[in-house]
Amino acid sequence: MAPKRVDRAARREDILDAAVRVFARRGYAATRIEDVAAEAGIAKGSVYLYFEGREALLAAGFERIAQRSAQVLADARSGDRPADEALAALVEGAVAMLAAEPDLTAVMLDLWSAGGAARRTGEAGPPPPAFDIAAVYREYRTLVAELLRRGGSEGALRPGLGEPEAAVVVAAIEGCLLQWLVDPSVDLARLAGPITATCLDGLRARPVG
Amino acid sequence: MAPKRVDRAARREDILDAAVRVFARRGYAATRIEDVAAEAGIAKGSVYLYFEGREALLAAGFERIAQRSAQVLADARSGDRPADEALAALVEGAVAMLAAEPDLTAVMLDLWSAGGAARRTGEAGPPPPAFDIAAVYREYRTLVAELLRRGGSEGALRPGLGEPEAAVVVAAIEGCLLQWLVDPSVDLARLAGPITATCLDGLRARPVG
Amino acid sequence: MAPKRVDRAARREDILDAAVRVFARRGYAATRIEDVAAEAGIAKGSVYLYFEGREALLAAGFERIAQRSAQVLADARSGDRPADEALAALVEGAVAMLAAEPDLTAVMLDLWSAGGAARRTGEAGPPPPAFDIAAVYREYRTLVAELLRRGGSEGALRPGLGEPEAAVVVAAIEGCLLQWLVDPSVDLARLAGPITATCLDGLRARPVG
Amino acid sequence: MAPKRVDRAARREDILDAAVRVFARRGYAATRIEDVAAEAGIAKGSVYLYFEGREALLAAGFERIAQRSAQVLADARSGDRPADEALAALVEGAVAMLAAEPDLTAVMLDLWSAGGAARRTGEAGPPPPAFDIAAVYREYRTLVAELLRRGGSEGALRPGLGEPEAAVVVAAIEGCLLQWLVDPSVDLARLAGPITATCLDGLRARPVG
DNA sequence: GATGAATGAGGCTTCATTCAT
DNA sequence: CATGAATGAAGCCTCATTCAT
Repeated sequence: MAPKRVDRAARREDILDAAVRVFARRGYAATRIEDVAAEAGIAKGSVYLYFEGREALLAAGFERIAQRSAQVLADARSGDRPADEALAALVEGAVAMLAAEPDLTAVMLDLWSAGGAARRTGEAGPPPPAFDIAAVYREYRTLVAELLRRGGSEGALRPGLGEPEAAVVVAAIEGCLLQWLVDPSVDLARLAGPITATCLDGLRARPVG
Repeated sequence: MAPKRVDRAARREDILDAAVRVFARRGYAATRIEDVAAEAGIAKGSVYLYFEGREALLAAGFERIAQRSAQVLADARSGDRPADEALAALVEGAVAMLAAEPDLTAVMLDLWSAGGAARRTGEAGPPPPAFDIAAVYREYRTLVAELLRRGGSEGALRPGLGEPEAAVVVAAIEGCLLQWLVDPSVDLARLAGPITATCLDGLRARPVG
Repeated sequence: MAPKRVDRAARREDILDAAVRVFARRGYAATRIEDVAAEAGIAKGSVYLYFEGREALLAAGFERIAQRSAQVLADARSGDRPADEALAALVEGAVAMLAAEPDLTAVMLDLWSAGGAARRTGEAGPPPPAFDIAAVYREYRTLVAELLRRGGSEGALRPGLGEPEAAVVVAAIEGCLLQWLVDPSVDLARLAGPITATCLDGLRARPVG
Repeated sequence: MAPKRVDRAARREDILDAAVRVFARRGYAATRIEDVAAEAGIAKGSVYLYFEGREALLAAGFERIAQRSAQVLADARSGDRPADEALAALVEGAVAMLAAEPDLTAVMLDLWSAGGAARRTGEAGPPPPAFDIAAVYREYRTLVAELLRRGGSEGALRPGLGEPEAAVVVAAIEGCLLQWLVDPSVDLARLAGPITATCLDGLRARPVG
């Protein structure tokens, strides 16, 4: 029916794979279309047969990340666990997903930068990018806040928790991600446990109970 | 005989101020030297009298941030508080510092991106930038880990805490910073409390004690 | 699938032709890449598809001259003439070659200047250019000195001639070239005879023999 | 009467000295006004108190050379020698003058280049420089041709010599100069003898007479 | 006069994008 | 579809010249 459709989509993915690899290596700003083409083993002009332009590659990278995020969120919602366990699962899922695809994750650095620049549209700057990382974190916070509130009413978590604490949990994940991205000596994969433990049980010594 | 007197250092600061404002508004990648000059109210070429080039402006921004960071760390070390209090003070100090200078802080986005790109210098890329954001986080983690260990031996904090937990604490700060930078609806200044509370006491309900 | 076919070498030559014309007209220092592009009938940026940059054009011009020189030297070596005849043939060959391509020859002015400036690299100047005009004259002198010595042993030329006299012969050629380049009223093509006559037989009246 | 006049002229000379040194070292094209000022030990702007602009420095260099040339020509004219001796004296004088001031002489390279570029004023190029090196060689040739003709009528030189041979003699000088400028291994000072010997008596063996 | 900070035109080079083959 | 040569807008940086002190 549409025999070429499959090829076309696959080729698009190949190019995006290549782009993600190069972005991870050199950063988006320093990556030329030609670099992506070379990495993908095709000609420069061919990239434009599959992507609108340079920024579309970054946007596509964002889409991939957004998909993975959505999956993580969906996984965390599924299952019928107590809130604290769901929270731990969410943290683990997110960290595992991020650590599993280091190149794709590295693109986050550029997305933050590009997205942040679009933040304040005061003067006549370039049009804001077609992706909204803020929304991703918003969704995370929303789910976490939901879990926190649920956990509060169920008794597993403190009562009164909400958005601020949700932001902190999300921050713990993203902050570890950031340190990992910026410093190879930080091992993200091993931080899921400490994140969960710290956020759930805190660092303070407990009265012997 | 009567050389024109100009306070070079002050002028340099003025230009850097301008650069930081523009970087915060448009992002480093989208900022042209001319934008900085315009913001500073001088001619394009004059920027080069005080800075080597575009990247030197970013590096100078980094220096400012590094200075602020060093100050925060120094403040946290001073004082003779118990570890948990020192930790809370560190978080508060860092958040206050960051929130106090939103433009400067926004430059972090670009520093992460630029610094991250330099991370993996496999192929023949441009020479890595002259700043090392990783070192900043390393210092934070080192201090926090120190406090955690001290707190452990003093009994105020759990025993056995170390680098991983330090990374989580630093992550909580930087992750909140990130969410703030990327999403204006997040209010960093109000997150210092939740960060401290969450990290120190956790989110789980305590057995009535 | 159907890659556009372009004879890169030929296109490169075309651009070099254009560059040589413009260099001859305005001088290297006053020639902008855009001038070359306009002369070649292409866009500014296209020049960079074939040449590294401005100086590469000059270096390519040097290569052309060096090739012509090598040909002249080879021609002079071939043939089995007495030394004095070979010398005359060399002079004629060199002058004919130079006069035949006035534009290319005019580039010598810039090569002398550029090459001379590179001579004394005491302080931190830019790296010396990739061409060595001195070598060209060295080769000429070497061949001429060879002929002079051969002519001496054969009896056609004075005995004891060597490098200094070779330098004078080469100088006679290059000096005429210089005057021609600097003053259009000097006709290089007609100076081959006087050069040969003067150098071989001198200007002094001979005792009637 | 004009106490400052002397100082002013002396200062001007100092700056020109400095300029000549730098031109010799880096070439005119690569020399910035600031380089000259630094070499002279004054401020950039002060150069403009003594020279119209950058090109005026080169023109002043030309003037110096023209003066030296005029002196050489005058010396050669004075004295009441036979033509062949006068010719030898001219060559020696010219070579001695050039070899005595290597830096000033090195500027010739740039003068040739700049003067040559002005040669062909076809399109809308920059206005031709305010100096005319062609004229210098013209004067040399004129004097030499005069001597040749005189020598011819006096019997010391061949009859029928004229402008072409004059060009060759001048070429022998300037060509040696060129080789020296371009190749430090050529020793100009020692070439005066060979130039004279070659041009006057030729290279060919004489019939025993 | 002297200074050197400031200016801004000018030229180099890069690279996203187009398009003829 | 694929290619890669060509384009030209954009931005960096230099430096001759000016001018307020």
